[in-house]
Amino acid sequence: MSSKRKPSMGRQKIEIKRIEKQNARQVAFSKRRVGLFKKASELCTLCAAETAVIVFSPAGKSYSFGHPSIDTVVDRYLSGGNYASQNVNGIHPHVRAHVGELNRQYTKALNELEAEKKRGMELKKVRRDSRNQHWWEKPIEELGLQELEQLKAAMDKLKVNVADRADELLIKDSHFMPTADPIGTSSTIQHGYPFEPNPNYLHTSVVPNHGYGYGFGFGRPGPS
Amino acid sequence: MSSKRKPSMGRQKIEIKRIEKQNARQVAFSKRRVGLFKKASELCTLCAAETAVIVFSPAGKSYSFGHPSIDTVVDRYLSGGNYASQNVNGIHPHVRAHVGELNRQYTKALNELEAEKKRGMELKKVRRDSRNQHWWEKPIEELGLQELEQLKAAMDKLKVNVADRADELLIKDSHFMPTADPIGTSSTIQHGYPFEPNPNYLHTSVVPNHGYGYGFGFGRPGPS
DNA sequence: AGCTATTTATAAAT
DNA sequence: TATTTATAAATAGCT
Repeated sequence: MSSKRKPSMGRQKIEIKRIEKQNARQVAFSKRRVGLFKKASELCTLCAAETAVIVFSPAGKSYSFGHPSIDTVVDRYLSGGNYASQNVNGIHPHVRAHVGELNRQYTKALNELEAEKKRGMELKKVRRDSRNQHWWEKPIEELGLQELEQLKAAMDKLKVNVADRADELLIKDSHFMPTADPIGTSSTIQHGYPFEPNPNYLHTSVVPNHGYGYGFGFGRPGPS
Repeated sequence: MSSKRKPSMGRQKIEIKRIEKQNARQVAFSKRRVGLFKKASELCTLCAAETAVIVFSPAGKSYSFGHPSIDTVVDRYLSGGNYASQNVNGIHPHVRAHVGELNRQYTKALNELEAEKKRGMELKKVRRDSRNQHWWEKPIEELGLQELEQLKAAMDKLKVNVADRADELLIKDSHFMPTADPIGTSSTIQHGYPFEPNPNYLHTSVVPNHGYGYGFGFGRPGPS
């Protein structure tokens, strides 16, 4: 044997930031993707949990793992935590659930804002004293055409501001964002059986294509 | 106290099979769920990948992580691995696109509110700004409680518009019945780009419920 | 695809 | 649920 040992540097600590070297990034992606799926499968087996993991490589290929199956878990997620939904009237439950969820979350956000508002009751006095400057607080039926137009313009700008601000936050400040919400009850829960830690727990698929963009979204609800 | 030290056995090797002890299983679930999300987020950050992870505890609670957002990734998955999808699940891509857009705007607004709330009410700033009739033209971070009230009003309308628009779109393609309602609980974790490995990225919820059944399944490949 | 040297993730116990 | 400890696992840098 050669006298040389194995001067491997061994694993080195790395910063969790985008790996710039294209090649290294691809290698890391492959290794970690496998590791992630393995962790997911172990979670399912050890804890009788249902899990779905979907990964799109920067090149656009998709890889996924799911137990009992990706679609089972995704459907459950989209339908609010239960298995109930079924295609109705030609509209896939995914879409219906999605829209329903939008309304639900909007409502929730509104309720939270409501709470925020209450903390500032005292400000109402201020507003009362300057009601002329706040015509937009009056019921819409009382607003004149011109005012309505102003309101519309104001809202348009507001939306832009919100969007811009959101983009800003997403791009800089981003980090995990907790989201909570409703709950549910529901149907059945399935559990996969104990299985071997062998490597056939994952499924891959190849899909060219890609796309980017960042944004946030909220998660799902519980049951029905 | 006692001179006893902590002769911890340290980590022991375990078999990857269902943990029978209810308590130990719950503990393992919590720890591993966090570990799984962390791995997923690292994959996203390090490799510029898009990932979604959905987990249902045996008790029925749902937890999720997604970057750029769960819905973004799930939609991409459901649409065949790309963002320009085709007719999926019987829903015209145009409708899907609109719903997706609604979700995006909606989500942005929600995130903004969340951030705003976290930052705390800035009552003083509100007073100062109350004299400004064009608060909506300013960057959102400068909005105060009063302005948020206006925002709420605007969002109220937006909400209606969103709901109506969504129904309109869906109904156009079939008979759709918006359903929102009950409650559900779940938690979602979103990951924006670089993020800290801090523990406050997750949220939990409580939901009774359970059920069993076994089965295994794999996910589906990215089409085309 | 393999091979370590290390960094991480965690099973146990508190 | 949060810490701490001792180990089992995952994996970065190389070949």
